[in-house]
Amino acid sequence: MSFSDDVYRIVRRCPKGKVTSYGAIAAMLGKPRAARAVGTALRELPDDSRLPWWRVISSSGVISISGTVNAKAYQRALLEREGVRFDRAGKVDWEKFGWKARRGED
DNA sequence: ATAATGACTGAAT
DNA sequence: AATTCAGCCATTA
Repeated sequence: MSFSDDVYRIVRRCPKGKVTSYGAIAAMLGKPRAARAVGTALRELPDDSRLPWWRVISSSGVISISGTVNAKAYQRALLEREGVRFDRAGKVDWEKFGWKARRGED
């Protein structure tokens, strides 16, 4: 096992139409300060990965993927396709789309 | 073992 | 609301 595997295990549970943050995932792993490392884990994902990596955004509610502007547009498109809405500032409302993981369920 | 590198964050400006 | 910044951490060189 590895830290990355642990991260993937969490991300895989994030339901369609919902989003979570790097820090939240780190917290779920018992390492509330490892948000940055979570990003490192997602960075290793192959392009053909089936993991819903696009449902992971920054705690501020904005897309935080690296690379070109296209990458951000792509992630946003994937989310909007699932019903996630962005406000004028390009931010997601945690109240409406934040994934609230409940114990014993997805 | 050391140092550099970010898909991070919260606080301060 | 927009920037800047120091602290954090798994990876990688």
